[in-house]
Amino acid sequence: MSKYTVERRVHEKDIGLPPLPNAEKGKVIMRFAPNPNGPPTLGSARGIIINGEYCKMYDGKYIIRFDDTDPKTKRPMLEAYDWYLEDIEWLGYEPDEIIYASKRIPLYYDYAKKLIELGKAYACFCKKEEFKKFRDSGVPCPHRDSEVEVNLDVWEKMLEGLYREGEVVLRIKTDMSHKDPAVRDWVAFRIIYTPHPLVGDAYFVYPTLDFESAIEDKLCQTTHILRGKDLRDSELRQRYIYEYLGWKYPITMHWGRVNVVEFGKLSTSLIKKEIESGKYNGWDDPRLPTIRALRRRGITAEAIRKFYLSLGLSESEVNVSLKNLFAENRKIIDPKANRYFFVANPVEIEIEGLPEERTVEIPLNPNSNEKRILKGERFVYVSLDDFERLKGENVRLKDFCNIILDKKAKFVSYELSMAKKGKNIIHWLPKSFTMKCRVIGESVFEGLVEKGVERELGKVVQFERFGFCRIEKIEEEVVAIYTHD
RNA sequence: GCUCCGGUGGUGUAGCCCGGUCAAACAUAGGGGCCUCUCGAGCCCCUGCCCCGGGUUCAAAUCCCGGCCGGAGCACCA
Repeated sequence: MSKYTVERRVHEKDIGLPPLPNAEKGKVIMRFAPNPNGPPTLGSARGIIINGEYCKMYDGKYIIRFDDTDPKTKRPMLEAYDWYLEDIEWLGYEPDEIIYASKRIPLYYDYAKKLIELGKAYACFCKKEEFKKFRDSGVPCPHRDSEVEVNLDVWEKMLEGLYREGEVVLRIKTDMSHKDPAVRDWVAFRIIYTPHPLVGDAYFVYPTLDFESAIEDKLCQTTHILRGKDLRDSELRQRYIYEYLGWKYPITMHWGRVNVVEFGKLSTSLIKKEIESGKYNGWDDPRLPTIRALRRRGITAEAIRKFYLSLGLSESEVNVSLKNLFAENRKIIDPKANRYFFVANPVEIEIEGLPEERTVEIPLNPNSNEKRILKGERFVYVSLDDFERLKGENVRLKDFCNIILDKKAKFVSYELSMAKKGKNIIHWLPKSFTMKCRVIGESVFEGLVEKGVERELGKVVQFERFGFCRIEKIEEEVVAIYTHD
């Protein structure tokens, strides 16, 4: 496996991820911890890729942990668990372990009890708004000083279901005068009677993310936590637990907020709403920034990977354009994508004076010797755009002949030299060799395509002078998803 | 309001910790040229940046202070 080491080194240099602090080869343990309340998005991909890449780089252990401990406000979707696993694999990473927090709830109860016994956690009956006042003013609430026995008793009763939702919570004792209000006596457990999509009504006392995550990171012996800046304060909160239990907190790094200009601020819950309202046709609607939508469009995993590696671990918040992703993708697909003629909004023309029908051979791809064959015949289609723009002018039907463009076009010659180099060369289709084709992008294009695309099902091709598209369906008509130009 | 974190060409990233080699590099975008029977690719050239103000220093993108701007946290969300 020494070859592997060499490859990695080259790889590392290539992508330029900085070395991880305190990382030892073979001893790194990292995790990506999503809540599966929808499929992974372009945003989730950053966590998947950065963590996954470092694990590869250091021969580390990669854990996927579903932080699914709120069946109500951030309700997980049953299908989304597998969607995550699928997309992670598609992006090129193999998890070494998969953890479902909702299946490990009793584990968290043990630590809760321990913390109560240590006097570091207490049952609090304050209403939300009441506690907010205490927190904002830095004053301890009346329950903070309850005896350990009382807290234990209330905790037991919570677990027995003797309280209503919202009546009582378990808080971690931190420091009510901590200068950052966000860390003051935070909630570790609350009561939720809504059944959980994965574990049903097995539990109704659920840990908050901060508690669950703190415990899990210890149990999994996570060495490095890499996540978005939005979870920065989690560290401050969780460190209290680590201190009380005598644990060592992992090394953390945080990246800034990513705003993809073309998508704006589309949260998973907002997308869900817009799918329900019918604005989008599903989670893989090509207009959406989900990984499955991008895949359907023909964006490669490699492009997404490079896109995020180029962002690195900067803590500044960024406004990036999809153009960068597309540029990466184009570099990858361009050498491989076969070329075809797609004529949008076809206009039929007749070439008057055509001396003979000719078979024209066109390279399938600029870098290959393989050819596709079109018949140069009297009746052909050109796109409405070209027709209107160039009507009356001398144009060349690419690889076929020169004509004066019109409904009744005049044949000029076959000579390439007659065409102005690089100018007025348009694509076309013989009337006898077409299939209907619909291209779905920002808008829908109806047109005709070469019959030869039949061999490209599932692949990304380039419709010359139009753009890259992924051939999704071939039935009576071809359905293609627009990738980018 | 309180707390934390950022601010390098149009957009990102590197450099900042350990001041000089940075009159600042790379990518992308934009402009121009070459090549090509694609509005794609490739090749070449060009445009363009250290938020502001003080301070420390022989020397500051880099250290200190103060502003300004942006973002995040302050949920019984993750």
